Amino acid sequence: MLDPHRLRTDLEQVAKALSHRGFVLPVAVFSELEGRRKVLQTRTQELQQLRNSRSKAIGQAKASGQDVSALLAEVATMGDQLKQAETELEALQAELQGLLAGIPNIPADSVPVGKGEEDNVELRRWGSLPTFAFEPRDHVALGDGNGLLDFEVASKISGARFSVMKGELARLHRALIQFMLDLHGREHGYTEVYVPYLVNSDSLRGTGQLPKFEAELFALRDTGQGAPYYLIPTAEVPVTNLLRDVIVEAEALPLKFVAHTPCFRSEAGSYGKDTRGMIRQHQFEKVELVQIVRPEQSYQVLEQLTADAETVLQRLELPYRVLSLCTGDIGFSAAKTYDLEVWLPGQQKYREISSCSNFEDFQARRMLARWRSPGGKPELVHTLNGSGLAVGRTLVAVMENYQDDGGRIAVPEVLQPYMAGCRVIGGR
RNA sequence: GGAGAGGUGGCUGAGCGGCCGAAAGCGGCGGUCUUGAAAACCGUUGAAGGGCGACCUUCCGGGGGUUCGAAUCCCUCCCUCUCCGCCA
Repeated sequence: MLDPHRLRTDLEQVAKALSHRGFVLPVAVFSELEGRRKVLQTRTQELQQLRNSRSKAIGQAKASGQDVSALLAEVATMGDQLKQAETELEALQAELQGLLAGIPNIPADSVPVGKGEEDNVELRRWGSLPTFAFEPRDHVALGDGNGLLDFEVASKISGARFSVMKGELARLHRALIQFMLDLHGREHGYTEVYVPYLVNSDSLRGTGQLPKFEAELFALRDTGQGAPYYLIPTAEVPVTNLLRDVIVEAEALPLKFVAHTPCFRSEAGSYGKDTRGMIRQHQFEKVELVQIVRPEQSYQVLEQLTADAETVLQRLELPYRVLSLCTGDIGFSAAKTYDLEVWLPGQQKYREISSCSNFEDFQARRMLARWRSPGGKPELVHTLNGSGLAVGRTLVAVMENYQDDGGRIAVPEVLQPYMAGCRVIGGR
C-alpha cells in the first residue's frame, strides 16, 4: 500500500510514477472521494465530540443529583445523525481503502523504464554455457521413460501441471533443498523457519496477493465457519507475516529468514505456456529468503540478498544471468526486482529461477510491520525477499546442464554429500 | 469431539455503565547522586487517523447489539490455556 498522505499531497507525481509501470491511477475518482472523505470525517468527529461532551455532562449532573431530563432531550435526535454520519464515513473509507489496496508500488528511480519483458536490462552473466558433442535433451527426455519422472501418473492422480519424481531424482530434488537451506542458514546467516502452508486472507493482503490476485491462488473450501484458508503461493506470505502487527527493537534488525515450503499456484492465465515438463507446475518447492530491514539499508540488502541467491547457482556451477526488471515488468508490490535466469540447454534459453525484490515499506504498511527508530517512534520497516532458489527449476537446470550422451546426469559436487556420495544418476 | 477458564498497553496484571486511554509493578527513556557503574530517588513513557496548529477522533481479541454514555451488560465468531476422548 502506498502512503495515503503522499497520495493526498502529491497525487500528480504518484500518478506519473505509476504510469511507467502501465498503471493508470484514477486521479479524478480519487480526489473526489478524498474531498468527500475530508468533509465527512470532520463532520463525524464533530458529532462524536458533541456526544462525548453531552454524555459526560449527563454523568456529572446525575452524580450531583440534578435532573437530567433536559439534557437527555437535547441529545435525543443526535444518535441517529451520528450513526448516519458514521455509516457513511465507513462506506466511504472502505471505498478509498479498496482503491488504495489495488494500487501497485512505485518503482524505484533506478528501475529501467520499459513496457514489458523485452525491456528488462541484463546486468551480468556468470559461468560459461556448456557445450555438448550431441544434441542436448531437455529434462523431460532425460527423466521420462526411465522411471525418474512420470507426468502421466501425476495427471492421473491430480491433473495437468503436476509431476511425480521417483528414485534417485526425488532424492536429488531433496538434496537440493537441504543444500540450499544449509548454505543460507550456515554461511549466509539466515534463521531457518518452518511455517504454515495454509494462511488466512489477512496474511495475503499483507504481502499484496490480495485483493487483486485471488485468481492465482488455491483457496480451500470454506468449512462453514470463519474465513477460508488459502494455500501459500510462496513462503514469502507466511514468513513476512511473522512481522505483521509487530514493533521490533532497532537492535533486532536486520531479520533474516530462510524457509523451505511447497508453493501452490493456479497459473490462471498461463494456458498453453510451458505445458511441457516441470517448469510451470501447480505445486513446486522453493527455498525462500526474507529480510526485514531498516529503510536506509534496504537497497544495499537487495544486492546482498541477490548475491546470496546467486551463490546457489555458482556452487552448483550453473550458468546464469541477472536482469533488472523494467517498470512494466516488476510485480505489484515490488519497488525493484532482480531476476536470476539459469541456462537451460534443452530449451537453449535462460529461464527465471529466482526473483529478488525490495518492497520498501509497501508490504510493511499493509501489515503494520514496524521497528522502533532511534527517535523512539515506531516506523515502517522495509521488507525484501528472493527465491534461493525455486527447487523444481533448479532440478531441471541440473538435469539439463549435467547430462551426458547416454542420458545420464552427473550429480554436482556440492550435492554429493547429500546423496551418500552418489555421482551419477539416470540413463537407460 | 465433550467440560471448564480466560483474552486489557513492550511484558505482568487491576478495573462499581459516566471521574478509564485505562491502577500498580516490571521494562524503556530523561534526570539527581557517583571518578564510573549499580542501587536509591524524581520525572517521563501505548498505537492509529484527521488538522498548518491549539487540538480533536478512534482503539481494552474480531464483528454486531443495548444505552444519552460500554474495557465493563447482551449476542456471535476467533484465539489461548486446563481436563477428558480421539489421533500422526
